[in-house]
Amino acid sequence: MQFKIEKRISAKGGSASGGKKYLGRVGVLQTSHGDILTPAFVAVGTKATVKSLNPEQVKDAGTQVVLGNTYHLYLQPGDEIVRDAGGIGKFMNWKGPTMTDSGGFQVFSLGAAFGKDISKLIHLSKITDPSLLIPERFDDSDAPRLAKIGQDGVSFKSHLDGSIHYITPEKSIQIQHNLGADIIFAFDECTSPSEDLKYQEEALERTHRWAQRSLEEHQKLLNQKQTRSQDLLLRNVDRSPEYVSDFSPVLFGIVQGGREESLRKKSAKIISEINVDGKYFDGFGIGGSFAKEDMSTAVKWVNEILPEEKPRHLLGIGEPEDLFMGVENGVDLFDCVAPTRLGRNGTIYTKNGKIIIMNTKYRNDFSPIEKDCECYSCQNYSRAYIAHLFHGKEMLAGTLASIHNLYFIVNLVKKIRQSILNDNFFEFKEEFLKGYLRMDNFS
RNA sequence: GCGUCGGUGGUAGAGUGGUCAAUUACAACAGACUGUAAAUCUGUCGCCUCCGGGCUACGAAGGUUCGAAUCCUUCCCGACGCA
Repeated sequence: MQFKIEKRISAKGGSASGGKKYLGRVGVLQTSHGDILTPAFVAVGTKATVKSLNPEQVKDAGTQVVLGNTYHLYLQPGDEIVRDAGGIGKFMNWKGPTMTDSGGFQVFSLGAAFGKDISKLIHLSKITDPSLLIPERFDDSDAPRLAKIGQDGVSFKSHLDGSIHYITPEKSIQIQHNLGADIIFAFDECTSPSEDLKYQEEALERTHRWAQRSLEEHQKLLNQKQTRSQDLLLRNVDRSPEYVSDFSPVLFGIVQGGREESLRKKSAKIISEINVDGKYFDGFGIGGSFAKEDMSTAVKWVNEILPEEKPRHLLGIGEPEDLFMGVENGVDLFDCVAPTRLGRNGTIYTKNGKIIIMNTKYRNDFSPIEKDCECYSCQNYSRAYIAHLFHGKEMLAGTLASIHNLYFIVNLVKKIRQSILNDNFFEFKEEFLKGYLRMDNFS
């Protein structure tokens, strides 16, 4: 993998304004399955499918990369099946670059966040009310959890059949090597912003230890692969060109640290310095479950410290205003379930804000979602038709809405990229957000 | 014509003397969703309200009762059976 930075954000009118340094940049990330022009939005395909879309639709939306999930694919169909299929890309018929998340987020979503209204927790995360703090992590008297964290790894109770699985950093990396994506992530612990500082510190140390172990396992597997392939070469054995082991994934470390400046900075430093015999992480993920107002500072703290020549992925983030914030603060890659989840649930992005397509006023609105949108849905269908499909619970509803939403977000990031190349990032941001954040009054 | 069973809020369908403005489901209306246990979830859903409550309601009209969607009488309507 190679990452080339082509241009950085400059202030209006080039470098005239006092040489202020911006973190944002435009780059190209080369993978075994093609180049990714960054900043880029990665489509989430948790179970080796971008929900409700086929790969052609994903591609036509402008998507460059798809992100699968280690935990989900390990449980179903099993990572060995995916490996034997030729890797996640081949398995799901996605020919472009792929990534897999490590399962670290499931430590959070099936653990601390399980059964809780996390959005509420997050929004209340000023941490003034002690009752909002998650009290004892390890007691099971409380609400049932599907994940429990130990020093060595995390035990999960499968949400599919109740079976118990223990995932360690080594295991996560092994699974990800089997899944065969181009970019994989270290196994981390994503904490809730409502955890207290003491817990955040513990979790962070754990994430750092796990990062080291992830990298060690990754290097070990790469070495084994290399030895094996040299061996095959010596013995003159034909290798299937499609066999997954022809591709070597690159590993991104994950920075955590919650909302604490000191922890975030510490994490960025430690993660960027972790190495195994001089081999470092190839890039970085910025993880966490953020309160909206904490996000930009956290990203900035981290990206000021991470080595700038390596790519950074802001995990799980993807509302339009967040994308501008991320790019401005030096993020190269984003992924988010929002376009597809919102789409399936009937919320659709427009330049003038999100609309809920089932609302009465759209039932006889025969205009497209957006008049000047080039996506398949807008080129061929009306709001009234899509509203009708949702009311009728037709499968195509979620598909058409997801196509538009994915196109909208992927192309927004492309436009942001172009604005940096055109030296008008800040103008574009202001113009876009002026329309988008005015959440009413559209036709 | 006789008999039997039934008529409940937008729909289906519970309830069969008080705890019923009436279970539930669907529809409708509004909202939420940020590394996907999500084609999911939440709220509202007779009218009015100073959110304490007030008013009108279970085919219609009478009646019994302290009290009726629930019991009685008559009428109207529907299904089925017998003529």
